[in-house]
Amino acid sequence: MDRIDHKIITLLAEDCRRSLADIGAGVNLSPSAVNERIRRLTASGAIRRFTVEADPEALGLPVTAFIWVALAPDSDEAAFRSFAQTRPEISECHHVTGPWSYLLKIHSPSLAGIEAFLSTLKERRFLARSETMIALSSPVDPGFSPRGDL
Amino acid sequence: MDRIDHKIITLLAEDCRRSLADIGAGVNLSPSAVNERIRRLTASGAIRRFTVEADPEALGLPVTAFIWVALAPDSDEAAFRSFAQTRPEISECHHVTGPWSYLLKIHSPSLAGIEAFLSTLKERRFLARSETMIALSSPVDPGFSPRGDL
DNA sequence: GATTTTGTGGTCGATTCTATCCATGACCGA
DNA sequence: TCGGTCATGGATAGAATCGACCACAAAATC
Repeated sequence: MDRIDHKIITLLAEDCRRSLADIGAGVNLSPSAVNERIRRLTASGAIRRFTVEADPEALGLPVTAFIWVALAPDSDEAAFRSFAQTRPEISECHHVTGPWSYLLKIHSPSLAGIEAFLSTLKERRFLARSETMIALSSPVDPGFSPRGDL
Repeated sequence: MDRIDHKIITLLAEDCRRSLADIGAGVNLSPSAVNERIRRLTASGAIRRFTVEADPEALGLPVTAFIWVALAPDSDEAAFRSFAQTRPEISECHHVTGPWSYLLKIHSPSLAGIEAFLSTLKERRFLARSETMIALSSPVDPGFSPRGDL
C-alpha cells in the first residue's frame, strides 16, 4: 500500500470505468502493472467492491433518516446485528460511543415507511428507546447502493 | 425508470464491472439495450457515478466519527456547506431535523485527527456546540470513496 | 567484499473479450 | 397509417488479460 496504490484508489473512486491506460498515465505505469495492482488491492480487501452510487430519489426512496437506538437490556445483540445486515433499507449501522448503542441510516419511500420500520424494531423487542432524525438535505452524501433485491 | 432499470442498478451495485452481456442475461435484454439503459440512467442522474468502495483502514483512516453540529447563530450556513463539500475527510453531511443543525460523518487517521477537525470548526466560528460519537464497529457500512486528493 | 541467486514488480506484445456504434425492425399510441 | 420509442444484431475499435521476458534489490554463498 504505497503512494501509487493510494492514487489508483482515488482515481477509481472518481470513476472506476476509466481504462487501465488512463490510470497508468496518471501514475506513470503500464496498463498491465496497474491491472496487477488493482488485482492485489481487491484481493487484499483494500478495495471492497466496484459499485455504482445511485440517487435514492430516483429509486423511489426520497426519505433519509438517522435512528439512534438504545438496545433493550435483555435483547440479543448478535441478532440485532444480523437483522441490520439483512434489511436492505439500512445503508449504515454503527455501534457507537455515548448514550446510544447504535446509529442507523435508513432510506425509505416515505415517512410512513420509517414508522413501519420503527414498529418492526419494537415488535422484535430490540428497542429500549430510540430517536429519529430526518435528513432535510444532504450537502455531502454517497447516495445509495442497493444491497440485495430491495 | 421501470423494474428492469431497477434490477440493472441492483446488479451494478453488486459489481459494476460485470459485462453488458452478463447483465443482459439477468434482465433478458441484449447487451446493446442494457448499454442504452445504463447510458440513460447515468445521463438522468439516477446513477451518480461508477466508483469503488474502499476499506478506510487500508487507507490509513481507522477512525470513523459522527459529529452533531449546532451552527453558531451568526454563522454563514452557505459557507459551512461549501466547507463541508471541500473537506475530503467528511464523507457525509446532512441537514437534519431535531435539536442539531447538521450531522457529519468523518474518517480520520486517529482521534487526534478528529480533535484537529473540531478545532478547525471552532476556529472558523461555525460551532455553537457539538457532540462527537466514535464508531466502535460497523455491522453495515459502505466504506469510503475518497473524494479529491485527500 | 564481490558475485551469484532469488524474488518482486515492471514492460511489451499477442490474443480474446467488450463496449460501442449503426442500420434495421418490432411495437404501441395518436 | 404514421411517429416515436426501444430492442436487435453485426461490424469495428478499443480494452483487459495473459505470457514471456527484463531490471533491480536483498539475501546468500564463495
